[in-house]
Amino acid sequence: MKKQPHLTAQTKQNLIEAFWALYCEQRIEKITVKDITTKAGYNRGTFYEYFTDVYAVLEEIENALIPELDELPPVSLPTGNLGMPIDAFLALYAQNEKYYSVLLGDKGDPAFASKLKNAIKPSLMRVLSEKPGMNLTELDYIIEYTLSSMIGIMSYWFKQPEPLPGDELFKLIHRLMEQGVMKQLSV
Amino acid sequence: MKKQPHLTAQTKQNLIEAFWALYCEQRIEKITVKDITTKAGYNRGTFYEYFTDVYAVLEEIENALIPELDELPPVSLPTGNLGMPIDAFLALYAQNEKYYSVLLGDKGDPAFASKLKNAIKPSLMRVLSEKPGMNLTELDYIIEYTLSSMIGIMSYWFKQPEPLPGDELFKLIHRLMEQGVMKQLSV
DNA sequence: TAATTTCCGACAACGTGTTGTATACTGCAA
DNA sequence: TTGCAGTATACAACACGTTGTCGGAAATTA
Repeated sequence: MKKQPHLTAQTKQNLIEAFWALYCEQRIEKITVKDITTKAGYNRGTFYEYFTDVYAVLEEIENALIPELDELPPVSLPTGNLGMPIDAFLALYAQNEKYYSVLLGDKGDPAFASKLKNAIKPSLMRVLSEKPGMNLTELDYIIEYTLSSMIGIMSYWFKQPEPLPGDELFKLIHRLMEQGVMKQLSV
Repeated sequence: MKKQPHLTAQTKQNLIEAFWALYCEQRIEKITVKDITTKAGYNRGTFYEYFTDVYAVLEEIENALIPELDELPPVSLPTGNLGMPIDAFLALYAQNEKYYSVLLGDKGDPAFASKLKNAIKPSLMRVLSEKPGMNLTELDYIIEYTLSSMIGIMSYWFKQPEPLPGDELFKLIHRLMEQGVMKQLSV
């Protein structure tokens, strides 16, 4: 007899969605298996047919949100110059806004930011290291610096009650990356 | 009869230190009250004389690490120009390295970065908003952008097995802030 | 010695992960 | 099409560990 992929996939999805609804409101340590199954309408034991524990649900969600290599933002600018593909980052973030803003927020998972950075970093490294005379160690720090600021400002953006229009944010980030922050601040 | 402040302060400190030793190795949700008291050499019940739960210990540690207004880095540069006091940030981080690198790391507390930013932000806002024609909303985003990158790169720095020398990192950050990242990358 | 603080042992309630069981579905043979 | 066997799916009950809260014992001070 075959499995019933429809049914089980649905059950799993129901559990995931119940988990996510709870995770949006509270820290993961406060979420019990009972909370999840009650919300999803199952027996507590059923949960263990699909996940080993509460953290496994989070991990599954996170892994689905780590961009695959082929979905990664293109790293070459239209001009042919190298640089950071800001618009691609914005698009990636906006596409998964609902999840990213929670996972990267104050009640989220501190490891997720690292996962995200580590998924994006290699392809950036590969392309940007082509610049003649580029110091690889330094490049590594520059990328880390940039991804941190991108993730930071995007999370902040989504957290605002009245966010800046998207194109203004884009222009601002562009200016900061092209000219540096100091130029925007000093007299 | 008087309290015995020495004794109780010592007990509390012992509990805090036992907690921290555990927290450095594992996520907070895996730490039980029993683990802490066993490590510190007390009965489990004693813990509740000092803290309401495991999270209260972390909160106490965090609050001691949030810089007070008067310890905050000075915001005016030696030149008299406005800008980000990079060296003061580096000093602040280095001073509390042991705790910051754990709290801001992958097993740390995602809310701590926000706490830190929010503690630093007001004084930066106050000084930097003096620049004539400065847009406050924009300034807010710029500061968020900058603090994110600072925290990100510092955490990364401390995580490296063979970190860049401090002065080199300082020079790099300075260059990135003065000239922007793009200039460092594009051909 | 008396008063009070500090610490401890025991308790009920709750959450966890596992195991054995009932129900419902599927494929196949008649 | 119908009935049956086999299996997937969901459930109820179990033992165990953790939590937070008691009342009481030991230690300290005046």
